[in-house]
Amino acid sequence: MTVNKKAPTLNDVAELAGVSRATASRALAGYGRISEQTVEVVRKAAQNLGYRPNEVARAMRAGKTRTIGLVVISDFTNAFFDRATKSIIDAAKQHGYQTVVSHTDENIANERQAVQTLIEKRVDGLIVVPASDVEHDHLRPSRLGSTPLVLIDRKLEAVDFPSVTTGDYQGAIEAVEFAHQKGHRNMAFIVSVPGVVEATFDRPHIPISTVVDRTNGFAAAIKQLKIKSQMLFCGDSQSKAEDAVSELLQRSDRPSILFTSNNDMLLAVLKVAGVLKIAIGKDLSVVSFDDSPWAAAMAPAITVISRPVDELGRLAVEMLLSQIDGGKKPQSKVLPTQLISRDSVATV
Amino acid sequence: MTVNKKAPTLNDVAELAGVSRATASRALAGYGRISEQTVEVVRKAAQNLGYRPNEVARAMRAGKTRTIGLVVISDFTNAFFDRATKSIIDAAKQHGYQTVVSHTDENIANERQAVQTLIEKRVDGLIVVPASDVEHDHLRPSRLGSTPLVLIDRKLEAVDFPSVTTGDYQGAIEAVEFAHQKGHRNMAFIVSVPGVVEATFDRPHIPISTVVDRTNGFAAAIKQLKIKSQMLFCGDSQSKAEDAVSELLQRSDRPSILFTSNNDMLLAVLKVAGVLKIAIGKDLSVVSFDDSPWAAAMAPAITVISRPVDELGRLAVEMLLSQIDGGKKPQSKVLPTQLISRDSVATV
DNA sequence: GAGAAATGCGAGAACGTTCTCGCACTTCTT
DNA sequence: AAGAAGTGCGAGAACGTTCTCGCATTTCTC
Repeated sequence: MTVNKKAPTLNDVAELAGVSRATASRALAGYGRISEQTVEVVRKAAQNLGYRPNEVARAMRAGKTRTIGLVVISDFTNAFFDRATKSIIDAAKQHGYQTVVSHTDENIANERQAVQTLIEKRVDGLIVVPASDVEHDHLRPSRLGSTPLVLIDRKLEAVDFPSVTTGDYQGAIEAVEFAHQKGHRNMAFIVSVPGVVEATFDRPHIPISTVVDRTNGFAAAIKQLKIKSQMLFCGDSQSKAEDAVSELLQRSDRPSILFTSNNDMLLAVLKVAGVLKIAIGKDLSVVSFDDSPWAAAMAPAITVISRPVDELGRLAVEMLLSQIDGGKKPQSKVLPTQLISRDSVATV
Repeated sequence: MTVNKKAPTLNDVAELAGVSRATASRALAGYGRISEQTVEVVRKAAQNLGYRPNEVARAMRAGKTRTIGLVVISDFTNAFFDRATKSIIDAAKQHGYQTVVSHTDENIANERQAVQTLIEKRVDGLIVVPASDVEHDHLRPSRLGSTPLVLIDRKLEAVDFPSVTTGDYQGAIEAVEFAHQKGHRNMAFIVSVPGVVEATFDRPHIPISTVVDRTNGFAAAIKQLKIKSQMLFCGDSQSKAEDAVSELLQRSDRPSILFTSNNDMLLAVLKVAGVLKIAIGKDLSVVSFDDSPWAAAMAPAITVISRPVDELGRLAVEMLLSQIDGGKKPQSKVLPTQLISRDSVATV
């Protein structure tokens, strides 16, 4: 049992092979002029020593770390960002890049610190889900230096970064129209907004462009169809959301269909409906943003506005790498949503 | 709009401050002997230039990257590993470490490559969910060099690494006993085993210690209670699992309760039950390994064997860091599971 | 067979830090 | 007042790689 005090370096390999460091480097990397024999000797030496190139030194020399940073929230209920995370990590790996992940929990201070740390780690690029559309001084070009950045899921009007987002405005419209066709004339939208403490019907400031799009789309469709509707804005507190939904569902003029802005809200609705013995898909219809395995497998299966999360992640990586390699700033992209009709919307 | 061609280095700061590089370093890091004035001057200079220390150079010099590698699978249905991932990333950050994440998708080749890459990146330590208990040559000490490693969720008998796992043997026993108390006398265990192609009642080789524990615990409890039982082993194919479960549920002597080894299988059961119009919590009882937000919110809410995933992640990080810092190998730890009784188990 | 071209390799610099020395200068001690 | 101790700082090495030069030596060309 040998204690590996030190990892062998290229110098050790060169020494064992009886050549210079430069030659050893050429032999292993296979670039410059070098004889077949020498390559073989060096390769053997490296093999014997169990030599592994030191990527840190390489990064230092090259000025590139072959690493990207991901600043994201993590959501087990939605799984949207977890799936985006996976697709980003995998796409990056495909291109020879590793990914350092940081979670913000929708907190600006965390986001600031994460970006800072990743820049110090000299990641070659950054993919960020910005927590707020008002606080983003840490994303100013002067802060980022030359590190390229791609926004996902949410765009920031004030700063000029390429982004990959989804067409949630249109998605909301389609969902409302679908419900209208099914005969629904009294709808409500349960919207999750970070920062809201007490659930309310008064529209608060919404710091997330995606949610803004959804509410605007909903409102536009409602206006067009001239039907009855409400928007209920809930915060992080699951229990308060449930209380508010419960109150809404016990009114005499309760909506026949509820849209939820994410799966957390969907779960709140499901739970309340369970308690109130309201049968989803019969007494009450539901449509949620974002698909998930359990929404599809439940009885009744939930109708959702699905978003192409894998493609979103893959595209973000490609846009980032094109900036890293080429330098030219790519065009922002908006991916279409898709309404997946299942069993949670009744015909009335 | 200035184009930041190059990030400013410590040399630039020193120059602007009119001191040597060494002094600038001392001023910013605050270690050796240095006057208050100089510190102030240097700090100002750094501020003006927007200087950010280069962690790559620092890592090179120090021989430490303040980075750990995580090799894990990602599972949106279970969310178990996604939650473990988050808790690891967050715990690491708390200790000043960043985390590079790699996904294996339960594939040994991916695992091998991920470990390799991370070692070349010179991570200070590795946390791994090993895909297989038979193939792990890439985890031999000679391959790892001096990089410490902690296993999570699954242990490997053949190699001597500290691990953090959960007491699933005991967990399975408790669940079976609970069902027995509720009057159930005919039970089945739906087990997900990577690599199995056709669902079968014949026990295949199970490459994951956690699943071995669960099946052994189940079998032991059944033997003790002397009741009727079956184990159905399913593979990756969701549809085949559903077919097998469907067949099982349509038998005349069908089990009154189904245990599922993870949430994927739970979903399969839920889906089949929905199709067959079998009411969960009444006509059929269900208990699943691993809790999730949706299992808790569904109607009926699902009874689960919950595992302390956050603690598992946090502990793994602590065990890893203690090896990185101290060098002494920590004791493996087994965390207790907890049965959370909800509405999916009927009294018969 | 002699100059030209090609080939193989080593020396050494560079990437941006940190840290050990040692030098100069100041402040103490008696 | 003179040696001792203390203080502030700069020079330079080191971490492990890659890559540019330039120098031998070999092989080609006519």
